[in-house]
Amino acid sequence: MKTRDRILVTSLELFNTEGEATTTTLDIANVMDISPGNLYYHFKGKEQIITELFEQYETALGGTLTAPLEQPLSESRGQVEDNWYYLYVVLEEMFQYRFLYYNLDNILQRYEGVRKGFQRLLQLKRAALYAICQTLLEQSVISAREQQLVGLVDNMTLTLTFWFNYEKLLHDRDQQQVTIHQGVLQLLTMIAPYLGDEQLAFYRDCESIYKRMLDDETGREHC
Amino acid sequence: MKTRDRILVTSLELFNTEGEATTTTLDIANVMDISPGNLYYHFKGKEQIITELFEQYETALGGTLTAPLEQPLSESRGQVEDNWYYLYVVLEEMFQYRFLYYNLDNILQRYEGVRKGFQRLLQLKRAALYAICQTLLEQSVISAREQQLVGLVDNMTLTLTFWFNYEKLLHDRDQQQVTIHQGVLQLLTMIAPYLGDEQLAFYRDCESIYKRMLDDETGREHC
DNA sequence: GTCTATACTGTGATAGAC
DNA sequence: GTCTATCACAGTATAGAC
Repeated sequence: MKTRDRILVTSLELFNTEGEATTTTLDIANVMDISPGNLYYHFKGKEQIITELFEQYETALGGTLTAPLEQPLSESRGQVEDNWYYLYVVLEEMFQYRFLYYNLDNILQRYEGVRKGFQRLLQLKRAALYAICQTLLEQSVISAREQQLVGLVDNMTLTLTFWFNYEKLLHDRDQQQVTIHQGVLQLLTMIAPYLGDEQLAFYRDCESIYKRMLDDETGREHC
Repeated sequence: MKTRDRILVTSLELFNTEGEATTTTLDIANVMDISPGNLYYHFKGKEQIITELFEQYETALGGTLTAPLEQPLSESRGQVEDNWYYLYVVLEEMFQYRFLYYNLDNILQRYEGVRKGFQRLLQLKRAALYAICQTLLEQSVISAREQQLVGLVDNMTLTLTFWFNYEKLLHDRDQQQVTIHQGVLQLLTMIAPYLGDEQLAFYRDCESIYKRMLDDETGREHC
């Protein structure tokens, strides 16, 4: 692995675990056992590292978020499960770059380009969540007015965006699987009350999948 | 006004508008036209300023949040409006110290005491929102299971906590009234789908109050 | 209480040898 | 490409005069 790439990987790791603000270029170099000068040979500075990390993030998440807009998820059975997987993937990609969310205001303040990109991603999130909600609501009998739907999507977008912050604040933990599955559960159950008759079945589906997912995880760890 | 108090006021102002991370003790002293040495005579440093500002905040918001736990809001007519006012006050107090929310992770990482206090406040928020939801739901016919209620309150707590972050990210704006009223609307409409028959009336109430509030604001400005 | 002057620290960044 | 050495600077903090 080239030093340049190792710098990116190490920076990402440190930013996520120690916080972007408290991680200095010296810390990164020390952890990698290279000299600060070497780091500065590959990158102009912290700014460039963050910018490149964000570009990686934008490419990855951007792709995932545009997928459901073109091809809606299957409308037959197992739809809840499909959506579960999808949201899991989205949150997983976000989790890999969670330092952005932990220090959002500061980063967006310093890097104009990142701010624009982040706002684009936010709109994509909205669009993806809108598509999901609409597909789910179309099948049900409920009359969710357009205005209500927009409110719901807004709400889900906010939850999706600040879920990691909330979890960290509430539980001090940094466990990927549990945090993400809980996020998915939280997001999907937000839709439930709009589903009318199918509401209870939907809740049941969500909770059984949630249980199974967490069992799978712990089961896997035991191997 | 004593210099010591002026330091607190000026710091708060700068933290809120320029960001806590980018505001230095030197900035504060410069804006106030006093010397850095003078500032350090009154406060050991930035840490102490932030700690004291947080104490102010905790006292103020803590009081507001415990109020509805002891005395539930009137159960007769105008309940939506009462809740509106209440949430407005809560958000207003939060807004005054919004720098905490913009830089949350960083601040809680640096100041252990603030973290504990902030988590206490979060639990108070949950409790207050829980009380509000319960009073509202009690009167309606809907059968919101306890589990659903907890999910809803969780959701509202998250929205309440990160509303300013969301608004800033989405609109780049920093306007108190509009931001707060929209936050209240967002919070209250989250309850609506659980209200069964009264759902539509509730929506209508919310929106009419929202419109009136904003009209009042702009009207007042014209004077 | 308030000032000026100064010292200390950590971080960002570069030059030049290997 | 990588290193050592060093600089520049901002932010924090203190000493001592007024």
